[in-house]
Amino acid sequence: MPSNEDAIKFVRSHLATHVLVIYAVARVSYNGRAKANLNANPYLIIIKPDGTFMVHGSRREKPLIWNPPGSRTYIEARDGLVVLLSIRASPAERVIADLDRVDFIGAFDVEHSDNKVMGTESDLVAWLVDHPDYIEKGFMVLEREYDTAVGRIDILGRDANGRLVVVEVKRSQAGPDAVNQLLRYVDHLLQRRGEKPRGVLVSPDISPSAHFMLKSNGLEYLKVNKDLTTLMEKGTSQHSARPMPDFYSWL
Amino acid sequence: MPSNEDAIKFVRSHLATHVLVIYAVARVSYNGRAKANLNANPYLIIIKPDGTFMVHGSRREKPLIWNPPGSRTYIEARDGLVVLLSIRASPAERVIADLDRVDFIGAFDVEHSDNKVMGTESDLVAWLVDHPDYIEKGFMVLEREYDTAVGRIDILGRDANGRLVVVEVKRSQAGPDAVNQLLRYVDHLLQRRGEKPRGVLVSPDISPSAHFMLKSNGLEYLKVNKDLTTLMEKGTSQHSARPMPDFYSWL
DNA sequence: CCCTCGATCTCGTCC
DNA sequence: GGACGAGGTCGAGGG
Repeated sequence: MPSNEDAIKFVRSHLATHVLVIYAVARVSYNGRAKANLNANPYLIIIKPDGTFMVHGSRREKPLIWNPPGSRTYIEARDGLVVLLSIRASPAERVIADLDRVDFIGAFDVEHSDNKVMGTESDLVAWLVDHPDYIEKGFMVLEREYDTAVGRIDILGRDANGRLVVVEVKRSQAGPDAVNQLLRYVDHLLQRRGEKPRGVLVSPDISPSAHFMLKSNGLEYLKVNKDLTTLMEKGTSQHSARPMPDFYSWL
Repeated sequence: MPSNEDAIKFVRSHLATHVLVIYAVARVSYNGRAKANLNANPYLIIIKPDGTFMVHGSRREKPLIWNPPGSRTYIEARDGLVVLLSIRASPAERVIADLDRVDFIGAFDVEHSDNKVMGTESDLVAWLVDHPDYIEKGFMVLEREYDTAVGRIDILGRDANGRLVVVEVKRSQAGPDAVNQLLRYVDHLLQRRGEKPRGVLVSPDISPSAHFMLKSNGLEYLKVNKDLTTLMEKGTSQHSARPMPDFYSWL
């Protein structure tokens, strides 16, 4: 167990460059858009060089308390305790962790490469634009990611009869929100162009209430094969490996 | 640096009880609802006793790759490497981490207490129900969290003139979705009761396009003081402190 | 900055 | 287990 002075020095010297992992009995408070508090208990505190501050419990993927990237972290001794402070400028948010007992501090040099995810909605839209007949025989794409006053239309096109078609795409099960979006776009185009377009929702699945809303508003549904997402691929970015296994810890 | 056998043994013996932190040069792949891959680089892998599996980089709050709670973790030697496997049953998802080089493994006994967040939408609704005059002089609450076929109405009430009022509450800036919701509820009640209700959106702020949609549909907006959220408090739960600072690591 | 919307959303809750 | 909606959503992309 490190002395307070050593701990503070160590954290300060690695804040900007390493991912810090602190295992400590702590009391943590969050004040900002909302409020939350944690009683004195052992938690895992993770601080990233981009300012991310997280207090993790033993369950769930999300931290119990956190501050997002861009926050600033401070550490100091107060009343004989080590106190961690994370401050987010806007919106004003503050996380204070009083460390009653510090059992471990590690600093890890971690890669910051982004990873490319394949099979997103954007991929599905791209695939559909390349395969318009999948939507409908004779379908012609006019616009993609078409910005309007009421939002962005995934695909705007015309059917074989020349009628305007609004296509809303979801990569997973579509819910009421998706139908609302589609309705909004159809209404907007009707107002704007004086021509009532068809509205088509494309997704691998749809919830019962969403399907009901769809039908009762004269909209259409096109089920897309779920495996479709696995057919689509993006080029993956290559990064040069920079292994820097330097780290430090107390026991 | 632990031997493969020691590392595997250690991880297996702590999987069910401790939060495991592994610092390693790894190649990681995710296959499931989407796909993603990470090149050989140093990452921080965190495994929680509830099955949560996370691969963290040096930036952002969210893991680069993960599996949610309920997944099962396996570890084994394969071709002289340590391989971590996380499997989610439904939907079928798999994370595979090939550990080219393991520099640190720590097992931490972490509290699993929940924390209560104060200042949620639910809190705001509760406060408004207790202070109906804040919404409008003479406002009377009929229902709260009122379930309908098209969604749950936050507050249903009547104004001083006896007219039905649908209130949609947002704890932060309201966007187009909130207006859509409100529209849906108003339409539904009009269909269902043959009586056109007023629709009121209550939030500390509203986006321009949402405000435009609101006005052009004859709906109303009530700005709630942002500080209101800080006035509301919930009882915080008390947990007995169970400090179990037992952990283990290799250097 | 703000606005908008997708997300392997996650998370809770209620049926 | 599915459906539904909130979230301190986060994060990206565009203006």
